[in-house]
Amino acid sequence: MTAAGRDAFTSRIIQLIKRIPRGKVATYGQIALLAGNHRAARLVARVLHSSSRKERLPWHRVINGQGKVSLPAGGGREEQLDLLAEEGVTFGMEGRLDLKLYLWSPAQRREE
DNA sequence: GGCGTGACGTCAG
DNA sequence: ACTGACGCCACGC
Repeated sequence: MTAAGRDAFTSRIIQLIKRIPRGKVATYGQIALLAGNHRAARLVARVLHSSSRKERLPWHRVINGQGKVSLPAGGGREEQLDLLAEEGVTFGMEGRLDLKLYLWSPAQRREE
């Protein structure tokens, strides 16, 4: 068995993202925290983006801790907003959503 | 196969 | 309240 520790971290991130229910969102920091490293938010972004293209993850359900989409305009931002809008997630006029309403919690993984 | 970078976040001042 | 520096380490070139 080859190394598992670091690979597990990446796999865990992917699994967590797959567990995000429709109509909810998660933050990088949250996933990083659930993965075991609250400072690995950047790795989440890194792995997510890389794996999303391979694993077809719901990358659009992952946003930053500010409740906003991290992508710049023209870089897929509107695409993500559109995907979330179809799930019932609406953003405020500041391009921000209410994390209190849409933020996913691991305790909900048995419910929607 | 090495180096810089980065869909972010936390900590300190 | 805001600014700046640091950390995390997998991925792409």
